[in-house]
Amino acid sequence: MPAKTRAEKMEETRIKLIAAGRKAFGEKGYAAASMDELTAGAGLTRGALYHNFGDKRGLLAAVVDQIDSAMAQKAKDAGAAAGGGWDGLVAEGRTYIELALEPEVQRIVLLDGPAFLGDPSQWPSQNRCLQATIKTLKDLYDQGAIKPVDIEALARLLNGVALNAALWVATSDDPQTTLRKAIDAFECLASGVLTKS
Amino acid sequence: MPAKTRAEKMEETRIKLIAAGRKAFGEKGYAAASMDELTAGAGLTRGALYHNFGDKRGLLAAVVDQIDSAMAQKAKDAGAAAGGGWDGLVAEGRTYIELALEPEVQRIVLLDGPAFLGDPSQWPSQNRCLQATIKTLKDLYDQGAIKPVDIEALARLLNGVALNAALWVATSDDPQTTLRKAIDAFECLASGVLTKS
DNA sequence: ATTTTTACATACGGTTCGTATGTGAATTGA
DNA sequence: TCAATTCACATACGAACCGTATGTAAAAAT
Repeated sequence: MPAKTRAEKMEETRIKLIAAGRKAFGEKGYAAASMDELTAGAGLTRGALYHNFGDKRGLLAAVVDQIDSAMAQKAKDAGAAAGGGWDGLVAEGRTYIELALEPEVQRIVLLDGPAFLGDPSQWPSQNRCLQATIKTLKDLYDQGAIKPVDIEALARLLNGVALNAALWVATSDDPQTTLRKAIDAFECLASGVLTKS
Repeated sequence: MPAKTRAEKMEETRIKLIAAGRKAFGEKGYAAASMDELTAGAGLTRGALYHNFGDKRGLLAAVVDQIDSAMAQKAKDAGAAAGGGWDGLVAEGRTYIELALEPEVQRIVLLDGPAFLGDPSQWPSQNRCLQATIKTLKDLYDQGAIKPVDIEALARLLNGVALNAALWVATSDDPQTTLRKAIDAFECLASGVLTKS
């Protein structure tokens, strides 16, 4: 095994810092996370962080990008596994709810992300999860199964429903029961986009 | 005019601080707002703030409660003006979304609120708004106009849709256009609860 | 009238962020 | 091969801010 080159080492520290940031932001929230602790946990200092990401927000952007990408992939896979169309849309919603159950996703992507980075649709990751929903809705629309309403608006609000459902389930005393109610209600609202029920 | 009692003076400073906080949070955002500047602008010090609200988040909670309560009141009035029922439900959501055009609402209630206070459905003001929505849905259900789905779940998710739509409008480059799209999409999803469209 | 409460101010310590500077190893070029 | 240079990261420093601990003067209670 040859000696590691300089760029390889730098990529390693980037990965380490993103992982540490993901952990700290997820557990304490962005505002309460200390960069000294965070970097020390990765065996580094704040110097590395500022060199690689510019500032604290830069690291948050990188973490958000990583998580957002993984979410989009899983939702897309679930939609495809369900065969696309209406079943695919419901599967995506269900997957999204389950993904938003993870505290890391809630805290970092859904709460701190919009608050500290601004409009999600303008993130570098371009909110891939939203794009996946838009694509599924477009397919349904081409089949004539959807009312003539702005697709992006529907996608955003559908994701919003899923998010709220997830937050409700997450803070519930009885997650199992609440989860079922939430998914039923999600399907109920989602069916509003259909031309016929 | 008699001399002011102690409790009256205290209520005055509370009002002053909430007003100052509302201004500072709305202009700079919660994280960037300095409590020293904020209190000095009201002719007070941080001592008054900590005595009245416990900490910085306490003031944010008070500000959010004030704004959100006013929002809920307006939405409720609009629902009543529309005559309740389905039209009332739509009017409530529509009004709530329209309020998101105000920058103060955008920054404080929709962005910083969820990030620093947590799940909006746990806020006192939101619970009031939720109860109103539940009541409207119950009336519709008694008329046989709604599918047999858990009412509370529907109400929570409907409020979530309105909040998410508002957030979208809040961060949009073109609020007027986005507002129209958001309202259309809201009505579309909300119609999913109806037994027939 | 004296004591107690309390609403708020003042003072202080600890923490955090961002920058400015230092350093040793990797890279380059002759 | 070896000196010069770059650069990834560490260290040092200053400023700002939050929360608490303490002080105080006025209102309230006895």
